[in-house]
Amino acid sequence: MTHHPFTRRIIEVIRRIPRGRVATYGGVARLAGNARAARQVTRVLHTLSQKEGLPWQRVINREGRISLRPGAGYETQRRALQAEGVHVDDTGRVNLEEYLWTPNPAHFALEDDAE
DNA sequence: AACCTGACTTCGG
DNA sequence: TCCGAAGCCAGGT
Repeated sequence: MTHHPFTRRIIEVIRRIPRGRVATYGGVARLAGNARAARQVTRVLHTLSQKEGLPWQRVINREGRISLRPGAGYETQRRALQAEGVHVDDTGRVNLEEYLWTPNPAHFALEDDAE
C-alpha cells in the first residue's frame, strides 16, 4: 500500500528494532526523520501493526514503560516482550539502560525507502 | 468535508 | 524540576 514517505520510514525503523530490544516512540520518530513526530509513530502502530506485521511490542514510551493500559493490550505486550527476553517489571517498566536499541542515526539518514 | 483523537515528546517560561 | 502549549497528521466520525 502506498503510504506517505514519512509513514514508510516509520515502518522501516520499527521493523529494524532487534528482537529482545526496545525503542521509544520519540526515538523511532527521530530515526525516521522528525523528532517531534512521536504521535505519528503511535498512529502507525495503531493502524498498521497488523497489516504490516510490525514488531509493535518493541515500542514503549520515554519512561521505559508500556503505554497500553491493562485490559487494552498491556498484558499482551508485556508477554510478548518477556517472550523475547526483555524483562518487564510489575509496573510495566523496562530498564532502558539495558534494553534500549541505539543504532547509528547516520545509517537511517541516508535511506529514503530501504526495502 | 470539518472536527476529534491518539500505544507521545519536545519546548519555552 | 515542573507544567502547559505546541508539534504531528492519517483515520475514524
